Amino acid sequence: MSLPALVLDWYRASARDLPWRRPETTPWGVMVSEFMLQQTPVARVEPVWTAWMDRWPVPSALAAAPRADVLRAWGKLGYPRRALRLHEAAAEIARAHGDVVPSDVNALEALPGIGSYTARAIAAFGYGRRCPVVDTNVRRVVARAVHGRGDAGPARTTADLADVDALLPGDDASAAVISAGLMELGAVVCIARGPRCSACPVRSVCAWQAAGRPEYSGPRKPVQAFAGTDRQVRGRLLDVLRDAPGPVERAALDAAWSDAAQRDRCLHSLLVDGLAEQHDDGRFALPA
DNA sequence: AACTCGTGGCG
DNA sequence: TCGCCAAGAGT
Repeated sequence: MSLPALVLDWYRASARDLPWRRPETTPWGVMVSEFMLQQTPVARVEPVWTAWMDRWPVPSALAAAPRADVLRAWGKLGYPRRALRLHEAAAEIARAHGDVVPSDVNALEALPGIGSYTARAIAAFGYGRRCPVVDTNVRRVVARAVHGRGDAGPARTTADLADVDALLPGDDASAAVISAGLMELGAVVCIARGPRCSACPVRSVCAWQAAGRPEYSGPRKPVQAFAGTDRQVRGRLLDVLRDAPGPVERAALDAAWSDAAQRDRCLHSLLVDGLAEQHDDGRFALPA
């Protein structure tokens, strides 16, 4: 059997039962899940997604909510600008698309927070369309199973898309399932560290396996530092604002980080990003 | 094209 | 312990 056929059968038989994969999930639900899953593990997203969909089941519902509510509901998923972009995208869908998530990749990519991956994921998983989806999992699976390399290396957008496109059959339904299957395979079997090849459904056709699983030798993507960075400081500051029932004095933020210069710079950047605001009395809060 | 943007779990 | 990693996007 071919690689796509093996992936298809395996996915149908043993895909994880994730809430956003259930048949009753709307394209909006898929869109919300894709925003939350950007750079964020499934286990952390699940409970937040469920609460989010109960509260804001359609784009216009989210659009009507204050940003402070949106940021609190986002919780500690990380990269809170995603929450603001989702909020903005929802407003645009309500305003310009009749409260219906677009199914067209170009229309999707025009929305804030939606890039090449997310647009294609919504088209494929939300609408069942044949649309190559390339994320870090898929790139790793293709690098190994198709090209026989231990890992993917730097992204090459056009070539990566063409690789995946070549794997998909012509019909929408099975192509969409295979797209989900490629991601699932990369997420639970063909993982970055310690791939579980003995449990792999495509082992018999895997080029990496056939080549003796040579170690990856190309350039590694640099791991980002975190301790002491602005990212950590912003996280600390936002944590104070999220946990407070209302506006806080500057002193409450001062306690969150000792380096005053860095703290002020980060607070300013949060204001610029629309993740915080300063009231007339000088106190700080999440944006209205 | 390189850099920034959170958070936490795991080997 | 701590480096590595997790369904990217925007600039």
